[in-house]
Amino acid sequence: MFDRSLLARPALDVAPLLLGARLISRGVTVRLTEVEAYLGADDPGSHGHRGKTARNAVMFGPPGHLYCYFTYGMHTCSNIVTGAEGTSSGVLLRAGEVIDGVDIARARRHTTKDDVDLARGPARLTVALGITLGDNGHDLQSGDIRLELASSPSAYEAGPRTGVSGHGGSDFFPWRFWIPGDPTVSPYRRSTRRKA
DNA sequence: CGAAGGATTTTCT
DNA sequence: GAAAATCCTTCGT
Repeated sequence: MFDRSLLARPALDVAPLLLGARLISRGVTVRLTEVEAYLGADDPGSHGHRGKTARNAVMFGPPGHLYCYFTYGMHTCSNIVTGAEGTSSGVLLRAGEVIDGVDIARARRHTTKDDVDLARGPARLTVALGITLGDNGHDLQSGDIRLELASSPSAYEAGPRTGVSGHGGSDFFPWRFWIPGDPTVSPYRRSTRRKA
């Protein structure tokens, strides 16, 4: 359980709160180590930038829900909806550490050799938790998938966003947050490939 | 350890 | 018709 009003704030304020939080889904528990904020209307890289569509409608809804979308023809990514109802802000779950149900997570991702890679990456994390497109709009306060905020805030660092091509070149903001020193995060920082 | 390219379907212009 | 909030394999150093 968590305080929904905490998530009703802008994504940039909420993102640090989610670091260290736990996501419990169908036998697997993940501790979030890396997230990324999407602001919506003011954010060229956000799905909500061009207005409400059938796909992103959930992001315009109340906070504390799950927004899942399909991308690159083969992957599903998960977000936590933040901000007041009517705004399209959300936080993409970029990486996490599987702290319970490792066997189940490993079974879902049989191509993985290393346990540290089980939930390192948005699509990987989604698979490890057994989340599918059918879970779009799921309320994280009830049902199979639940969110638990950390009892105390975690230390974090912020940096530029990666993997987004629509940044226009000039305005670049540190919208990416991670827990420093965590093994599920550091490889990302070094070998991040940005599209030219 | 780091860099590069292919896979493959939904969504919006 | 083009692009996409990515992942995995293979090649090179």
